[in-house]
Amino acid sequence: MPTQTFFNLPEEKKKRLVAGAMKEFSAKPLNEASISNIVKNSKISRGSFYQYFEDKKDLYFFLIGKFRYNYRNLMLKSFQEKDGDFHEGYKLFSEKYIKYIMESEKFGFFENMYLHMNYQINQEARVDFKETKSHKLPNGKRIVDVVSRDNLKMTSDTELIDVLRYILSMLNDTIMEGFWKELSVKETQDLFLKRLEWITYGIAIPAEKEEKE
Amino acid sequence: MPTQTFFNLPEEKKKRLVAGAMKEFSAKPLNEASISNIVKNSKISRGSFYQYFEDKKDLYFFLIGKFRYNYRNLMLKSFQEKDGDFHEGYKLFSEKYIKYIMESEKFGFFENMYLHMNYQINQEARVDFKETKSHKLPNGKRIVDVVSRDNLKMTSDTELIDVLRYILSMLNDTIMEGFWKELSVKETQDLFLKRLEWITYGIAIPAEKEEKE
DNA sequence: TAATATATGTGACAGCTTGTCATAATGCAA
DNA sequence: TTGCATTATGACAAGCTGTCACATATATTA
Repeated sequence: MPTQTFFNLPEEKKKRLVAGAMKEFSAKPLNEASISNIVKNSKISRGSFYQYFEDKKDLYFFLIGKFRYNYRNLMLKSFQEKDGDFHEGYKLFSEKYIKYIMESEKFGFFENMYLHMNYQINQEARVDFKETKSHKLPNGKRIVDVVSRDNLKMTSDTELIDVLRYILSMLNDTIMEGFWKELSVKETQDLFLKRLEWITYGIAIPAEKEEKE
Repeated sequence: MPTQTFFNLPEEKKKRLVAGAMKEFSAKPLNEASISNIVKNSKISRGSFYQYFEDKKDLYFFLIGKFRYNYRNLMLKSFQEKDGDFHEGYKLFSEKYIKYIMESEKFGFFENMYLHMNYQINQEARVDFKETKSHKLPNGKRIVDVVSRDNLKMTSDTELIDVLRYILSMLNDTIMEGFWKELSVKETQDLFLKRLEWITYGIAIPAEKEEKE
């Protein structure tokens, strides 16, 4: 978490710093980016940097929080638009989500983020969000409330949340793969949809009749 | 790839170096590990290090290749033991694979590897393997040849390979999660099996009859 | 207004890192 | 022994991080 001092800063200075940091993190992944470059880019003194942020990661997580897509709202809207249908709703969500990330003017930043994101950083960043943002949607609805269970095997909230969460991580993995293989938006969307079909309908041929041997 | 000079080294020196490196990489992830520590641990001069390896990553990938489980053989054996049954075969494979990694005496090394592995490193390492090892199994059989398609929707080799590959990455993701949440071997196995069921049988309730609207 | 307290800005610095390079030591063939 | 290729070495430049004593600005009070 940046310090209060940082948030108190005049807008102009804050912007300069964010821009200088985005420049560095768009060119290099977290490990290779240097504070030295960021303070040079932003024309602030090294000492000041450490008055705003604990370290490089602190700033990085702040930027991720600032620019990451607010997927919850999009997910909610998508499921509502498809009358709670799991497969159609997730499909709609994923198409927009992938498009947003891969066509963003912050492409370099996201690319480095995805290619160098690992489980630990992912989780550390999440903890960060928990502290700063409420997990409730603006209208108070939870995502599990807008997904119809009529044609799903999952009955309990917990089970459904497990599935939704897992599929979100699958989506992010697919985006990673897209960046790595330099796939187009369309190709990445299709790759995800294929996997979504696997998990929705299964890869096994369902037994048509009860058959005893 | 380590240089020929490294491979020519007397066994004792090679072992010292590998041990010194494992000590460092078990205590710290790749980014935090330092060559300075490794050469101190191994009692070799800094100059020599650079005569054996291009950089830190070069050594790291060598170690991964050296100690990583040879999953292909285990996978083949598992499918064969279950008469090619996809679900049962993968289940057997995953249980042994998870157990091997999480109960290894190289726990620290694997833990750091999984928690800090990202897509880019993963792929870079893979390219490394391609150069050094053949992708064929010892007896010449390919994995797709020992998986029965009788009860799978996949017909072509390509499709089946896609599925098998995806599930392997799901397995590795689950192991990551296991390390992060400090799950037991059993809990990690169960988490994976739950996901394997999702993908095998689908999460949607299959339509019983053909219904036109 | 002046005096004091609080908040913010600064760059030199110690201590660490990496990769290189001139030089020294060793092995081996003639 | 001599000569050549291979291997070993640590000092070094150049870079990085995080800190700290000090300078400056802003707010508060007498």
